[in-house]
Amino acid sequence: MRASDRAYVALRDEIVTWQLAPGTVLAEVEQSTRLGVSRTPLREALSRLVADGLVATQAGRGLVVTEVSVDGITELFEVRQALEQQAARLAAARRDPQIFAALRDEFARVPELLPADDAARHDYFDLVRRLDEATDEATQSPYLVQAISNVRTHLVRIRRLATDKPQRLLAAAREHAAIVDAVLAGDPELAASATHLHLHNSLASVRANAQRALAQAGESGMVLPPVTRSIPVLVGIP
Amino acid sequence: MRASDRAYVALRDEIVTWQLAPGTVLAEVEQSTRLGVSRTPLREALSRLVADGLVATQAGRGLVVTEVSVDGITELFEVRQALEQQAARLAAARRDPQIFAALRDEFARVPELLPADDAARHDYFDLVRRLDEATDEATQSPYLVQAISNVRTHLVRIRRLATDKPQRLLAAAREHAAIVDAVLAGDPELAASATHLHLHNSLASVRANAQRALAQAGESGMVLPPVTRSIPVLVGIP
DNA sequence: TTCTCGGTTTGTGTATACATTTAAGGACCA
DNA sequence: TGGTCCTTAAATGTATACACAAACCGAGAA
Repeated sequence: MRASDRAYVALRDEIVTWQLAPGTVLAEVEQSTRLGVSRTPLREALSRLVADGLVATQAGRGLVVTEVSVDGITELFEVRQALEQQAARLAAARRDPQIFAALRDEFARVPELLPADDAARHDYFDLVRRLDEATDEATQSPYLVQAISNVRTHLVRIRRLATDKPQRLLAAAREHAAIVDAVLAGDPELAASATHLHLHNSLASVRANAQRALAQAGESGMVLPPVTRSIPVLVGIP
Repeated sequence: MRASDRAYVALRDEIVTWQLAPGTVLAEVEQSTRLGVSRTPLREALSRLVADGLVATQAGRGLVVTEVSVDGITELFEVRQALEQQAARLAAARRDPQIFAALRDEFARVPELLPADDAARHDYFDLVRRLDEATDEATQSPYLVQAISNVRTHLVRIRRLATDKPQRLLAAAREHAAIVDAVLAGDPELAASATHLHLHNSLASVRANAQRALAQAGESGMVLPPVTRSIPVLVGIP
């Protein structure tokens, strides 16, 4: 594996897990010595993070980790709505019925499993991840998948601001099931509407918690819930 | 201006104007000597082009200019539809009426001017550019603007495959006027529908010409229409 | 006490040298 | 004659040195 890739993955993971808090200055020499790579590959990693929008140049202070705000989250979801509704439409028109039939069966079993332990929640998040993958695959649209993946990078960081109340998890599971049903039925507009509804509720849930979480983080130096097995790194927001 | 920026702008311009044809291999030493910068800033420029999707790593051959195909154009428009419809919705909800009233008046005068000379067409394309800018501004959504700008980079390159038949230009002007009217009226769904219609027709027009243009280019070594004053670098596709 | 000027220091931008990987060509063996 | 392996060369990946710019700090003067 290339040094620049290692540096990129390391920094991105630290940013999305809030180990590198928003506002942190990323000086080249400091980070290159810390990560054990020279400045050249580190600069490549940083430029990729800038392209991702996780890092930005701040006049005078160099490169800093970008801020997270409730308004920013709302704006992000405006893009997410557009892209994921389109993905749902295309997936409904082009999906492999077998794959989505299998996913439908799995989602049907979620409600009985979900209130259970941490492992069950982990399985659920993994199921959501596989739904995302299957949808991406079904769209057969590399440009769209690329655009969605740009958005997902930010969602991973925001993910930590959402709480997983059992009530919301169950509702999210029902919403996901509705999306799968519509895609499986081959109904593009129904799939888009189901996605619209899900993301609307998801945003409402996040907004309700993010306001408080960000305020707490601001005063207490970014104390955030530890990473548990139930929160994989790459997953949507319930 | 930094050397890496100069290299990036130079390469991007050469790619979108087809001076660097799809499939061209971009070797580091070759390009760095040609552009008069050293390998370090050139590599940064290349990595930005890879992030843009104008250049891709091809196994064994290094970095090559990405291909353009009718299917690829169609996929690009699937993303463009999603993003620009959303932009139209948000702009309709948040626009400054004065700005769009002025644009409406300008678009109203286009039909009488358009069949005229090259300068008139240039004015029209500039008007479209200003509409794009006003819409971006009105959305108040940096994430959305960023995502759209990624798509526009590719549109600039595709632009050269579209012909500007007077009939299509006039139709496009009417479609743009409909979008402006809907945004000015503050009707988000009408604005989205007008955008949907415009992009549908735009894609149909491009597809009709791109098939032939790409076939010609393939056999004759990429002979493309010269850049005239009527085709600014950054503009939508009629 | 405050403002300004100059030195110092830190950091980024660029160039270049070195290391490593990979692909192509030829030779040798089956 | 075909295939495989080895050699070689070229290109990319990495490290480091140097140059330049700007921000900070201290001292002196108003």
